[in-house]
Amino acid sequence: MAVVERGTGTAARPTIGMVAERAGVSRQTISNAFNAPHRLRPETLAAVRVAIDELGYRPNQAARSLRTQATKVIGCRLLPSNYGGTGGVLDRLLHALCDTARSNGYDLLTFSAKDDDEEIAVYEDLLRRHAVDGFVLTNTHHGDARPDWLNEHHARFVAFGRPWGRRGAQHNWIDVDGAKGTAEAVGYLAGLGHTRIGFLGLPAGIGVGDDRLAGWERQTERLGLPTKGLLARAEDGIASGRALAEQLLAGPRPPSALVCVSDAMALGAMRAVEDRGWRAGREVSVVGFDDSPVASVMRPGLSSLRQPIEAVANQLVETLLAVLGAGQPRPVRTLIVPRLIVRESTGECHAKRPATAPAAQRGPRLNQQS
Amino acid sequence: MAVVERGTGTAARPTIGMVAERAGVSRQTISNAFNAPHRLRPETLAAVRVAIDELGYRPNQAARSLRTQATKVIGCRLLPSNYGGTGGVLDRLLHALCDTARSNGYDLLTFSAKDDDEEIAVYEDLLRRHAVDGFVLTNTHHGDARPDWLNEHHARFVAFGRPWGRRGAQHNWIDVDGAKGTAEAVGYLAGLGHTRIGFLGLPAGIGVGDDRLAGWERQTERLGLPTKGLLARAEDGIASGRALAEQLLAGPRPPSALVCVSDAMALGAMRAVEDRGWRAGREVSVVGFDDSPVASVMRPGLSSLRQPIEAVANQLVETLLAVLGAGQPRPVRTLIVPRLIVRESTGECHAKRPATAPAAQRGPRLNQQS
DNA sequence: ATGATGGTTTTGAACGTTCACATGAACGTT
DNA sequence: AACGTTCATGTGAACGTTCAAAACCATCAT
Repeated sequence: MAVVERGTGTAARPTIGMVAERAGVSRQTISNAFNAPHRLRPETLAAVRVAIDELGYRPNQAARSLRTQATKVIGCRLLPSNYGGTGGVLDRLLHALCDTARSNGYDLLTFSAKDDDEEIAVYEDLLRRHAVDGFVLTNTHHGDARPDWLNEHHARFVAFGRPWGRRGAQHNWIDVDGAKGTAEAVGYLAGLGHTRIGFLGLPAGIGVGDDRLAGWERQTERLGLPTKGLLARAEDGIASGRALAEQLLAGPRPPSALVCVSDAMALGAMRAVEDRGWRAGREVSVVGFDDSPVASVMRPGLSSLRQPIEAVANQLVETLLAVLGAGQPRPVRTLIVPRLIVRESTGECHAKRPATAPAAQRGPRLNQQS
Repeated sequence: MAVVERGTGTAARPTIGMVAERAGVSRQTISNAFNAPHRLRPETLAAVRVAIDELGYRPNQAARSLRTQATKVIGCRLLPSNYGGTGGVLDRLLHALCDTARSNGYDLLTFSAKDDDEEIAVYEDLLRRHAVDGFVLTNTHHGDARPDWLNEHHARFVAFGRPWGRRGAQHNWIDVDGAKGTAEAVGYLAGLGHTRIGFLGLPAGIGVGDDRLAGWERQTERLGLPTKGLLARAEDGIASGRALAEQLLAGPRPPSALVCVSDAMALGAMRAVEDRGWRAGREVSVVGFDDSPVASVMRPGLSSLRQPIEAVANQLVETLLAVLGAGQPRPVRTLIVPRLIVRESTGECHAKRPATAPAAQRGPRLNQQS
C-alpha cells in the first residue's frame, strides 16, 4: 500500500524493470505475477508482491496495450439523460456499465454524438486509433445503421436494445422485455378489479412503443378484457399524455386504468385525471414505464415499470467480454423482465360508484423507491 | 476516406511503416505529417496524405502513448444525474466535456465511485497505470480531500467548483458565480415591483448554498429591501421547499417572491403556492436555480438561473490542457455568471391588491428553453 | 548415471510510435 | 570554391510491456 513515490525532482513512476531488480527476479516474473500468478512458486510470488507493494507498481497501460493489442477500454456513446423521455434509464445504465466494466478490469470511454452518423464517425476514429476494444450500443431503433457498420468493420460490440425490424440480425444484444412489463401491469390492474384498462402508446413503428403495446394487447386478450376505444397513440411527452388521456376519459365508456408507454406519458395522464378533479389511484389508476426519478418524488407517487438496469449492464459487459475473448461464441439475445414498482397512482377499481361516493380513504402508503 | 481494410482473413490494420513504404518516404515523415505538418514540403505532405487516406491510417494510440508518455485521456467521475438535486447540471457538463475534449484531441474516461475515498482509489489506479493524463473534478465541497491528494501525488487536474472553506488552495478551478445569479434574480424581481423577496436556502456550511444566499443578502441590502422573516433554510428537496415556502407565506408579512437555491426547492415552493389556491407568477413569484429539464416542461414554467455549462466545460478543458502542456502556468480561478431564464413563474408584484382583483390575465407566453 | 518429465524462471525479440540526432540538399555569403 | 545556414528527410534507439521459446532445476523412472 505504498504511496506513489514523490521524488525530489521528477516523480519517476516505477517500471517493471525496477520491481524486478528489487525482487531479484526477471521482468517476466513480475509480468507473470500479474497475468498468471499460478505459474509462480508461492515464495516467489510473495516476494514479488512485496516489491510491487513497496514501489506501488502497476503495469503501464499503454505498454501493455501495445504489446497485447488490447486496450481494456470499452467505448460508449453518451446520450442526454432526458433522452427520448427515457427518464434517466441511460444514465443509470452508464453508471452500472462503469461499475461492471471496472470490476472486470476494463475502463469506459464515453463520447457524445449528435446523431448516428456522427457516432459512426467516432467509432471509426476510435477503432483506427486502437483506442477501444469494443463498444456498447444504446438506443437501437428501426433502420439503425450502426450494427451493420460495426459488423462490416469487424468491430466487437453488444447492443442494449433489440435490432428492431430485422429478423436475422447477427449481433449480440440484451434488452428489457417491455411486453412482459406492460402485461404484468395489466394483470396487476385486473387483479385490482379494473376491467377497462387503456393504453397510451407511441406512434406505430417505434420498436419500444410497439413492444410495450403488444404486452397490453396480449394480456387484455388473455384476460378477455375489452380494448376498443381504449388505445391512444402519439409522440412521447407530458403534453401528449395529458391530451391522450383526456381523449380516452372523455369517451362514452372511459377506462378506469391507464398503462402508459413512458413515465412522461403517465405524468400527463395523471395531470388529465387531476384536471377532472379526480385523483390518480382513486378514480383512475395510472402506470408508467421506466421508473424515472420524478415517479417516486411526486405525490401521488407514480406506479411504474422499472428496468433492471444493473442486470442489463452485467449482461452487456459479460457478453462483450466473451466476444472480446473468444472470437465469436454462441449468439446472445437476452430479454430481461422489468419489475412493477407499486405506488399510490394505482388502486382498486371504483368504476361502479364514481366520485360522489369515494371509497374509504387509503392512507398514503408510501412505497417510495430510492 | 478509404474504409478500414477488410482483408480475407485477419483485418490487419495499417501501421506507420506501411504508409511510409507506400508513400516512398520514411516513418518519421509520416509521423511529422500528423504532428508537425509544417515541416514537410507541400508536395511531400500531399503525397503522404494520399497514402494515409488510401490505407485509412491513424496512429496507434497505445504506441503513441507509450512513446510520448501522454495518453490523451482525461478522467472524470460520473455522478448520478439527479445528484444532490443539481437537476442535470452534471449530466450537461459531462456532455460538454466530451465534446470539448474530443475537439482538442482528448478522450474522456468515466468512472463511478460511491464516495470520495473510492474516487481517490480510482485516481490512484488510473495514475499508476498511466491510463489518464489528468482529471476533471466535480462537486467540490467543504473538507474535500481530493485536491490535496491529487496535489501530493503530482496529478494534473482542474476542479469544477471552488475550494470551499480554503482560502489558499493552490489548484485551478472554474465555478459558477451563484451569488451573482441570485443577486440578478433579486434585481429582476425588484424591477417587477417586488419588495418582499424571500430566499429558500440550504443549511449553513454548504458552499453552494452559502454562495447563493450571499447574493440574495447582498442585493437586498443594496436595494434597501427587508430580509427579516424572509429567509428559510433546510436540506434540498421538493418536500423541503414546500414546507419552507409555506412557513414564510404563513408569516405575518409574507414575501411576494421567492428566490430558491435549487429547482427542487422551487418546485416545492410552487406547490406551496398552489396549496393556497394561488398561482406562481401571479400572487407569488418563484425563481429556481439550475434550469433543470422539469423547469421548462412544467406549467407554469419555472423561471430559473441557468448555469452556462458549455462555457464551463470549455474553460475546464482549456485550463487542464494548459496544465498538461506547460508544467504549471499562472493559476486559474474563474467565475462564470449564470443567466436568468424567465418563464411564467415570475410576474409583476400584486401584493397591494390580492387574489380578489387579479391582474389582467397574462397570456401563456411560453419562453420555453430547449 | 542417464534421460525424460514437468514446473519455474530467464532471455531476446517484438508491439508501433516518436525522440534525438545525423544526413543531405539547397541556398546565399564571403 | 569553400563555408555556414536553413530546411527537409532519414536513422537508430527508446518508451514498458508481454510473447515465444529457451534454460534451468528438481524429481523420477529407466
